[in-house]
Amino acid sequence: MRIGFFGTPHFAVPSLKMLVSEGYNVVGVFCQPDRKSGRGHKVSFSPVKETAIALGLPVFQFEKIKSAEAVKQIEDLELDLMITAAYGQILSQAILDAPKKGCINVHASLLPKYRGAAPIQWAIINGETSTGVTTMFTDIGLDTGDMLQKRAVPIGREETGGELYERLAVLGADVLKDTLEALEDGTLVRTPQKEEEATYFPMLNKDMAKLDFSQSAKQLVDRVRALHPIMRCYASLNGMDIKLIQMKQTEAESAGKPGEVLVADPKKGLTIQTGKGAVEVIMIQYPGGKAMEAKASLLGKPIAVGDVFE
RNA sequence: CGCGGGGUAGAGCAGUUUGGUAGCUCGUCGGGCUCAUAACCCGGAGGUCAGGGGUUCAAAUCCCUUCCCCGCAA
Repeated sequence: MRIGFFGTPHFAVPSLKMLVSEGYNVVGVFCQPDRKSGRGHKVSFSPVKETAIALGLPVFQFEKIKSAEAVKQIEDLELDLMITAAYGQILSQAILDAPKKGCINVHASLLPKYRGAAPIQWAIINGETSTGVTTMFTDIGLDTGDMLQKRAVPIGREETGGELYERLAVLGADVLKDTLEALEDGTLVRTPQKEEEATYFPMLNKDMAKLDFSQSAKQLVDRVRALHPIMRCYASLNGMDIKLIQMKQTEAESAGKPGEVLVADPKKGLTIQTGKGAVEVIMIQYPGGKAMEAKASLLGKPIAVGDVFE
């Protein structure tokens, strides 16, 4: 069976490795073009590209996967099956029609909940206590195709988006493996998604990292851990954007307005009033500096009781 | 060559503009006080001031250079 693999970030890596180690014939790996990134604008390869090179697989990178050139390339590979996992571009019907047995996608949520590009982070932001992975036949809609297999996992109370991402990437590879076995056995069952139960959440946006202290303590803590370490949430204090990297809910010793510093003591820590309850900052990061313990930061940094994060 | 911030004791910082014996807070070690403590008092240890070169009677501080860390932007 000739398989084409479409993926770009870390999430797709375990699935690609699984395909190779299970002996599937991956004849082409498609990922997003190399982009200049990071300090100094250095060009870096995507995790999937790195993996494909290490495995000796041919890599294809198209700026527009819908272009005639890209479609022809895909058709020329005479694929039996396409597998996608966080590829990063929307596929066209012409592409989906190319492989004989269709296209299977690995999605990091329990569909039809959390359709969209960032299901892992959104699940935590919304305070979900469980999520999972769903394999599906890709259709032209956004995460709307018929579901194949699904597996749920609990979300840890303090688990970060990054940690959950890693777990679901591994789980995704495992579910994909089972899905492909069922496909070969002819036992695969297609289950249409119930539109009335569907939810959709958009791509992550930088604005999401700005904390709004009128939210509840739980919402704020969930947001900070959900976005970690992709984005570090921040709030403004005395003209500085200060990143609050890790927080936990705590008892408020006194009342204040949302964002007001209730405690700022090297021994007692840094506590901030929210719209409902209070949060204690565990890890903090100042402009130009590294992340550090909030208690340590109070030895040399000017935060006082009564200051207001906004 | 995208823009900018930073590297000083185990930790967090000041000192650099205007060169002149290395400072603060916390921790740590010892002692004291206390029913007791995250409290208080006294004392001590702990630094090649990121590395290299230069200027100078004298460099954390001025000049050149290398390395490392961080933020923004992509």
